[in-house]
Amino acid sequence: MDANAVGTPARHRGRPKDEQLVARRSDEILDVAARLFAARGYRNTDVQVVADELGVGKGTIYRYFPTKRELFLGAVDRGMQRLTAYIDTSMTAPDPLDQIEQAIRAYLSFFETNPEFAELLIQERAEFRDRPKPTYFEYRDANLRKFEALQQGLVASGRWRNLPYETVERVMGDLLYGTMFTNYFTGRRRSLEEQADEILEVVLVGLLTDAERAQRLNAARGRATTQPET
Amino acid sequence: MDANAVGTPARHRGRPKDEQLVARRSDEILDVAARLFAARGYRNTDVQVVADELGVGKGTIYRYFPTKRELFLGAVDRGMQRLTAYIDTSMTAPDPLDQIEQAIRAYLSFFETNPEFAELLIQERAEFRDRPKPTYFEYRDANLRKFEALQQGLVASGRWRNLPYETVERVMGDLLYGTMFTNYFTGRRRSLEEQADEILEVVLVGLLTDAERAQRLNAARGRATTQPET
Amino acid sequence: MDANAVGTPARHRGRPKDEQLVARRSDEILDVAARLFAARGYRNTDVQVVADELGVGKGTIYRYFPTKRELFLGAVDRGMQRLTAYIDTSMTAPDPLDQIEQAIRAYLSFFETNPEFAELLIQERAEFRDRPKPTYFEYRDANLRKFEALQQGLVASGRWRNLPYETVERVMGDLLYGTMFTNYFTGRRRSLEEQADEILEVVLVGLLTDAERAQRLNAARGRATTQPET
Amino acid sequence: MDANAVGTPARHRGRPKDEQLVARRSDEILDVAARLFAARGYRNTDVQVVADELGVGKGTIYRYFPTKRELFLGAVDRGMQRLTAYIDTSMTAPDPLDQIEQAIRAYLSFFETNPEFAELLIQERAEFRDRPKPTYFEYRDANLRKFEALQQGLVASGRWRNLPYETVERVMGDLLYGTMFTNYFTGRRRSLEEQADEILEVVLVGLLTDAERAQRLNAARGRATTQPET
DNA sequence: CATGAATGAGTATTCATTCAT
DNA sequence: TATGAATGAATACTCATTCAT
Repeated sequence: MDANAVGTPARHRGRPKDEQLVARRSDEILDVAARLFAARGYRNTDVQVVADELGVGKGTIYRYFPTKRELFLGAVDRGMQRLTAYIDTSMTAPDPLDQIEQAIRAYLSFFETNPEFAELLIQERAEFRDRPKPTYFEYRDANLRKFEALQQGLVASGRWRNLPYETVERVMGDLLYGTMFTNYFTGRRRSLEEQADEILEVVLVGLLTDAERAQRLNAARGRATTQPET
Repeated sequence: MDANAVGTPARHRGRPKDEQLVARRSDEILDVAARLFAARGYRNTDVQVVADELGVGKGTIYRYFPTKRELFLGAVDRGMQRLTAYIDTSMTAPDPLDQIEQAIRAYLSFFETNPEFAELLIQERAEFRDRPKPTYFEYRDANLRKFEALQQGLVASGRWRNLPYETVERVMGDLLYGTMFTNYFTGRRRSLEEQADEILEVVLVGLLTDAERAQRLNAARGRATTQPET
Repeated sequence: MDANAVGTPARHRGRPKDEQLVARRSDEILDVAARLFAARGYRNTDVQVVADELGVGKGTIYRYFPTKRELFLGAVDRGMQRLTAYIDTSMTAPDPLDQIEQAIRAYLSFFETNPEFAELLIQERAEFRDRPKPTYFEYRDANLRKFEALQQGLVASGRWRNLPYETVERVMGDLLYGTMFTNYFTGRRRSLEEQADEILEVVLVGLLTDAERAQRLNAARGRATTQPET
Repeated sequence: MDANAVGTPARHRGRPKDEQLVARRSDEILDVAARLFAARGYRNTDVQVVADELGVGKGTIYRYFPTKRELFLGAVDRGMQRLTAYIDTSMTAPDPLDQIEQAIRAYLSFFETNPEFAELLIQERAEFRDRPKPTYFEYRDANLRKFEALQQGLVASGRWRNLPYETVERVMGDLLYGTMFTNYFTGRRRSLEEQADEILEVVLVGLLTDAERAQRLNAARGRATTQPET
């Protein structure tokens, strides 16, 4: 009786495919690629130098990523996944306000630790102008939505102004995005802590004094209703 | 009568260089170049197409700008000058707070009217990574400093919290910068007015309720001095 | 009044386009390209070597032919035009039978003088398999049709068998085509005259003896009509 | 009983090489390779796709054929062997003239059934220009020589003109070769029978009428001898 | 002054072949 | 023995810049 006939899973002749290897190798390649693309720019980075840096042949890179474009976008995507994961794991505090603060600090911290990732985001936008949405914004929406529950809780407990969640997310998202880019572009080297403090100071408390604030809030109420609230 | 005749010392015989003409021509070229660079990206825009669009020979472009790089940077610089001028002329209100508001609205309005200029800023960063400071930030510092006097006045009249001027400028600058890019990248099409309202709402008044705010300000005072202020 | 306003043909500023130059240059390039493509094969001929041979830059070639493919097909087309013209000018005899003979000799003579052109035809077929019809056959149909009038005359004067014109053209065309390729592929170096003689001998007179021929023709008549012709 | 057992001296212990298997496998590979090379061209056919089509690894192909070139030439050679065998087995008639006719029909029939083989012949010529003689012509000479005996018999029995055997073979060979290529290149779809009929009609009987033929033959005799034959 | 012809450095990708498993 | 992972030589085309006219 043929040994293969019964119950034997079709044993491959020859060298078996190693799925593990593929994943491990891909990650190695993306790490190096991200670093080089950030350091030299997309256009100025030949796939050859990525291969050289890894000590492999150019063809090997192309076995894992069909085009230079895919290689680059893979690197950006990997970065966004890391950023997302990093923020998620940092939000450990029991208090929702503290959690928001932790998220902001984590965001800035990630880019402080991985400044080259900002470069990658820029390069993506500049080179792949055809994409409907840059990778960053693919993730951003999902990430921001996580803050709705926190806001809800804060509003319910009377600690947070009752503004539309989306408005707050939009303004905060834009502020962080702008801060991150500005940090990177200008080589701004302020302490992470200070920077987060500044942002929280302005955004949470506002820029106006008590008096001016009261006046402004009253004016807003006046615009919103005929009869002022009691 | 020749426009150049008055007040211009006659320097040499022969056909005088028509400085006016050169400037006018340069501006025409920059306008077209800015549009094309924004629409197609720096790398994908041949000098030839700029020439074609203008209906002149390629060599003519090179008579006005020695390299493609200079042409591009000239276009970016021109855009920043326009932005600056636009903001400056828009700040007409007598009240300093209103002036700040006008500046914010003007900034957003400029990019709403010239969305391609955002693209130019991105392209510059991606392609000319060697420059110590992107053009935008060359102008930004000068522009932001104009707000110090306004803040000073507001603080003096007790309408503005006494925060370091630079802190406020930094946060506001980053927020606007992030907002502008996000608008452009995501094709966000919110009404300009709404968007400015949102930003002002958050930044001027803050996100916290009166109670939370009071507590937070007290805590800050506590950290700052042994004896709480009266 | 502006000098350009009336009656003055818009004089171009700058270097004028030279139409003549373009045609002359194209022909020069095609000549060299044809020779090199034939000598080394399409795939093994870099556009660079064509440029080198001409003593110009590679970019210059690309100014005249947008792709290597167009360059090659241009060379093939040029060869077919020459072949056609050569045959046409060689058919000078008053007698139609002699004209046919002249055409056959001219065809063979052309490929004897330009053996590399056979190679070009092969290369075209091998590389551009997508083309609906190779260049050779584009011209062949037109060329063969010229022989119909000659046949007609010969038939009318009782010197030519009354066969369908197309049949004769087809067989003759295939025979010459096969002869030309075989000559080239095998390096056959028979005298042109002998070869033409052989072909004419076989095709005009046939291979059978009088007796066998008579029998065969009778048999054919028998198949064609119930009543044999008188 | 083992097929190898009789008459084969036992050369060595251990598992004997199964020559049969190797031959069978080689043929399978050549069949697939021939099909793919014809369909896509030599350059456009990766060894990988041959392996894929066979459901084996790329390395396996290389165990049977040391290079892609050998693989291709093997496929061409196999085709020529088949063509030769096909023609040989088709020549069954007792009459030599009929045998010649059968051979012609068989030749055309083979290429009608295996049109892709014409492509293979072209590809060989285009890619392997260094070979002294294409495979086709290696076989052609041997094949044509078989017709000498037939011609001899026909001449002896007064049915065939007394022309040099080689001349006839050459012309007929070229005609068939040209017909085959033209059929393939132009996608000519005439009935096989008709086409053979046309060829035989022209070549056996000739194109001239009795009168013209007589005159031409007389002239030829005049050129050949001082005294005309009686 | 204006032009456009000429140039050639620069680059992503393919695929035959090898050989460790 | 069969496999497929790894390799790197090979190659068409673009476009910024120059400069003769």
